[in-house]
Amino acid sequence: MGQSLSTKERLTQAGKKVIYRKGYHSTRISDITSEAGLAHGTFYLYFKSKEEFLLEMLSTIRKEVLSLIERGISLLKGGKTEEGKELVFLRSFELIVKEKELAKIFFFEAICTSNSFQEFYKEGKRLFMGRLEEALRLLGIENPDLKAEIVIGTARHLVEEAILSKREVIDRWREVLRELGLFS
Amino acid sequence: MGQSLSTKERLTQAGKKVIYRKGYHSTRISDITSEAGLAHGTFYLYFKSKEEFLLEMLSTIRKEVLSLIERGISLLKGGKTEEGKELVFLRSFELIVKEKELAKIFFFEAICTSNSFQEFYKEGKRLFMGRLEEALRLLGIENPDLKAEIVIGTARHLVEEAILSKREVIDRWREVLRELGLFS
Amino acid sequence: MGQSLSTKERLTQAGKKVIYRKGYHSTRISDITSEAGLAHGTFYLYFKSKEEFLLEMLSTIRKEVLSLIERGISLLKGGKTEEGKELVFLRSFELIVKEKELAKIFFFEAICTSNSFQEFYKEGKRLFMGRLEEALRLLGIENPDLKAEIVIGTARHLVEEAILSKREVIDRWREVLRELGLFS
Amino acid sequence: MGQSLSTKERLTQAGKKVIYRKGYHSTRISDITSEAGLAHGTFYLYFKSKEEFLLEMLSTIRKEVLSLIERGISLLKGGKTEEGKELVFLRSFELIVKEKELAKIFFFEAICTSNSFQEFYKEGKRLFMGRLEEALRLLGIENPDLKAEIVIGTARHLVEEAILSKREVIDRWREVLRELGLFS
DNA sequence: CATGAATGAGGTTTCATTCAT
DNA sequence: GATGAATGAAACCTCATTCAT
Repeated sequence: MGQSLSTKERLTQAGKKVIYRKGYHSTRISDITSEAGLAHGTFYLYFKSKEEFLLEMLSTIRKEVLSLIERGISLLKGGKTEEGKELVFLRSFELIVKEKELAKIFFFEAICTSNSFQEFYKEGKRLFMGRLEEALRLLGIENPDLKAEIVIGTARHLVEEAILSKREVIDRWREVLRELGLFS
Repeated sequence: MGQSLSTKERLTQAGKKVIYRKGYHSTRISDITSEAGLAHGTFYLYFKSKEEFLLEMLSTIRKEVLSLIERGISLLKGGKTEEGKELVFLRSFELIVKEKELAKIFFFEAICTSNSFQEFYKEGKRLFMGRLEEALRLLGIENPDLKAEIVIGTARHLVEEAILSKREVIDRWREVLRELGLFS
Repeated sequence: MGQSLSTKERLTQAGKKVIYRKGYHSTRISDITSEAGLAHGTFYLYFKSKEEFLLEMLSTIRKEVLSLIERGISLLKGGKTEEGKELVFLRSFELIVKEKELAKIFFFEAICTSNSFQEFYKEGKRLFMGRLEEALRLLGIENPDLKAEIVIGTARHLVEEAILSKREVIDRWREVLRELGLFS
Repeated sequence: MGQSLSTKERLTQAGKKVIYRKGYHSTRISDITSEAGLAHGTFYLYFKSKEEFLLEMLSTIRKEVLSLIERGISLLKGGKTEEGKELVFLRSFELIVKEKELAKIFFFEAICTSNSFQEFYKEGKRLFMGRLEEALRLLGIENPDLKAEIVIGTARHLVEEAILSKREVIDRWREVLRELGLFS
C-alpha cells in the first residue's frame, strides 16, 4: 500500500480496464500488457492463459461481494439489524456499481465465453441467492425465497443499466428496496 | 409442418441450435452448415456475414416478443383487461422461455459481441421497458416506472434460470406477479 | 447483324465491359452474367472456364489488329504506299484506342494472370513487331528492326495513356510518327 | 553481405523472388514465408496486409529510379552534361533492368491489382516523364515533351523484353538513344 | 524477472464450377 | 438451351502461446 503495484497487479488492473472497454473477446493479451506498460511475454509469467486470467478477474469480484454480504449476515445474526441490512442490501450493491469494470466482466463476459465460465457464473449466482434468502429469513420476511429472486433480478437489472447506459442507479435501488418493503 | 424447410430456414434453425449449445463465439460457420447438412459456402448465399446472421437471430426474438406485448396493450386500451394482462405478462414470458435458444442469444450474446450489438440489446431493453410501463399505467398501478424495472429485472432473472439451469419457471413467474400485486 | 446478339456475344460484350471496369481478377463470373442479363450457369454453356473466356477476349483484339496490319502490308507490297502506311501506322493504332476495353485486357491483364497468358502476350508482341519491321523494310527505312522497337514502344505508351488517363492520343501519335520520319 | 538479413528483409527478398516467378495474384503469403524460411504469421508482424507488402515493393523501385534521375538532373544543372546524361538515360535504365524482379512488379502488377495501385503506377509514370522532359529541356533538345514520350515508351518496351523474354537489352538501349540523337 | 520475435492453428469469407430442374 | 442453388477448395488474417536472450 502506497507501494508501487506489483507486476501481477499492474496486469490485473490493466486487464480490468481494457476488458471493460473492449470486451473479453476483443481484448488481446498484448492490449493488456501494453496498457500495463509491460512486454507481451510477461503476461505468461503470471497467468497460465487468457482464460485463467479471466477466471481470476471473476473470482475477485465474486469474493468481494460475497464477503460483504456474509459480514452483513453475521451482523444480522448478532441482532444488529440495521447495520446488517445496510451491508447486505446497500453496501454490496454499491460495491458492484463502484467496481463496474469487474462487474461487467462478471455479468456480461462470463456467460458467453465458454461453458466452464457459465458454470462459474451459475455457481456465483446460486451463492448470492442463498445468502440473500438467508438474510431475508433472518429479517422475518415472508416468502424469503421468492423475495430473493425479485431482489436479485432487480438488482442485476439496475447494475446492467449502470454499466451499459452509465445511468445513476444508487437512489433508484433504495426506491426499489422501499417498494419491496425491505427498507423504510 | 412435415414440409421441408427452405435452405435459409434450415440455416437459421441450425444456427439457433448450435449457438445455444456452444455460444456465438465458439460457433464456427461450418458448425452451422454441417448441423444443417449443407456445404460451408451455402451459408454465405443467405447471410452476408456471421454478424449479420446474429443480428437476424436477435431481431427475430425481439420482434416476436414486442409484437405480443403490443397486442396485449391494444387489448388493455380496448378495456379487455384480463386478456391484455395475459398477453403482456404471461404469454410474452412464456414465449421467451419457449424460445430459449433465441432468448439465450439475445440475452447473453448480444452484449459481449460488439458495440453495435450492445446497442441493439439496449434498444430492445428500452423498448420492452417502455411498453411495460405503459401497460402498468393503463392498469392504474402506482409507480409504474419503478414497477416496470422490478418486473423486467425479475423476468430476466427467471429467464436466465430457465436457460442456464433448465429450471421450470412458468409457475414461479405467476407467483412473482402475484407477489407484485399484478395478478391475483 | 441488325439481329439481336447471340447469347455468346452478349456474354462477350458484357465481359469486355465489366473487365475493363473492374479488372479481370476482380470480375466474377456472376458480374458478367448479370451484366448480360443471363443466369450465372449460362456462362458455362459457352466457355469452359474463366481463363478460356479471357483467352477469347485476348484473341479477338490480337486478331483484329494483326489483320489490319497485314492488309496494310499487302497494300505496301502492291505499291500503294500511302494507303498501306495509313493502315499499318494509323488505322491499327486507332483501332486499338477505339477498342480500349479489349486493349486494356490485352495489355494489362494478360501479363499478370498466369504464365500461359504471359506467353500469349509475348507471342502477340512478337507478331506485331515482325509485321511492323516488315512494313518498315518495305518502306525502305533504315534500321527497320530498331525503328520497330521505338514505334511499338511509343505506341504502347500512348495506348496506356489513353486507357489509364483517358488522354486523347490520336493527334499525339501523328506527331510521333512525324518525329520518327515515318509520316510527313 | 554474408551478414544475416533482418527478418523484414528476408521477407522482402523472398517476396520479390516469388512474385517475380508466380505473379502477385498467384503468390500466397505462405509462399513468401516458406521461401523465407519463416512461419506464416511472421509476415503480419512486418506488413499489415498483402496489399501493403506490394506497395512497399513498388515504392522501393520507384524511389530508387527517381532518385537516380534526380541526381542526374542536378549534374546537368551544374553543367556536368556527360555525367548527367549517363545517370538520367543509362544508369537508371540499367538499374531497372538489374532489379527486374521489382521492375516486373511495378510494371505488370501495379495496373491490374486495384485502382489504388493503378493510381500509384500512374503517379510514378507522371513523375518519370516530368523529370525526363526536364532533362531533355536542359540538354536543349527540341520538342522535349514529345521526345520524353518516345524515350519512356521505348525504354518500357525494352524493359519488358528483358523481363519477359530475358533478352539482353542494354546495348540495344544505347542504340536507341543514339538513334534518337541523345547520345553519340 | 522481463522481453518481444516467432510460431502456426484456426476461423471467416470468396467464388469458380457443377448439376438437377 | 437456360437457370440458379449448392458446393468446397483456398486464401487472408489473427492472436494465444512459446522460448531464446
